Amino acid sequence: MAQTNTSQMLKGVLQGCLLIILNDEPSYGYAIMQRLTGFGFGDVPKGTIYPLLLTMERKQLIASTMQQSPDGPERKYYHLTATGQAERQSFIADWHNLQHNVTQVMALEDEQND
Amino acid sequence: MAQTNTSQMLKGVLQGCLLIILNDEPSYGYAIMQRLTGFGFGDVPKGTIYPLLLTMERKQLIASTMQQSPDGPERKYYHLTATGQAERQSFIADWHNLQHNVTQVMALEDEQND
DNA sequence: TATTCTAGTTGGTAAAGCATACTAGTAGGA
DNA sequence: TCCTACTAGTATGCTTTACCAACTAGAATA
Repeated sequence: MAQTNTSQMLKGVLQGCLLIILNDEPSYGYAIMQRLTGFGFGDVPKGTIYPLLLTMERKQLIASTMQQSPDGPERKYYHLTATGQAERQSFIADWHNLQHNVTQVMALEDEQND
Repeated sequence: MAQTNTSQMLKGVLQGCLLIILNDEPSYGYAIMQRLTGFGFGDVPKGTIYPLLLTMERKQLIASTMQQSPDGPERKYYHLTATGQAERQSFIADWHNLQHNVTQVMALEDEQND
């Protein structure tokens, strides 16, 4: 990914995606990064995902518990709080709204024939 | 609109939308704001749209010509440059890509039944 | 012991939306 | 004539957020 055009469009969206992913299943930073890659987001750098998780924890959207790892240091497993649940639903609504608006603008592209 | 959640998600998207709108028809700041409102984006503040247009002009994505107005000061009409055309197509591709990825994440919401 | 992989933290930068304040032209009412 | 309101745009600074770079640390292996 890195300093592309898309990285600006990610703003706000990334946090929302983390809320959905962690709602599906509690997880830790390293694994979340790989999961995002699997969803089509290039290789989201750790300098993006770890600080974002910290910020979200401070905002009390998510909470964490430390757990042993079979191969390395302890892992910080995050799960959604009640506030996080609400924020997640709010994000879904906001995304659908944005998607709708942009789609309308994009429609200008297709009516070039008149 | 103002300091909501959506204002972060607008980043990068707004410029792309302006490129599409100005490609459809050259226009000026004030009218563009009203057109965006019509597309569902709340009332995009002038503190957002005017500086953005200036930045895009400096990046040479758009160019301008002054024209008389029937009711007020002169209007600055913007139109796309060749660079702007390329950037517009690049935005469309990036948006489709982002849309696809987020849709995949959102799919986690619907498989909660198992 | 040194290296490598895993896991996370801290500090700083750049981009972009937004608010605020300012400059100006036109028009209408007191 | 003066004041207000509407239109149109510029300049400056704030805040949020993705990203980078540098650092700390545990566990495993050579």
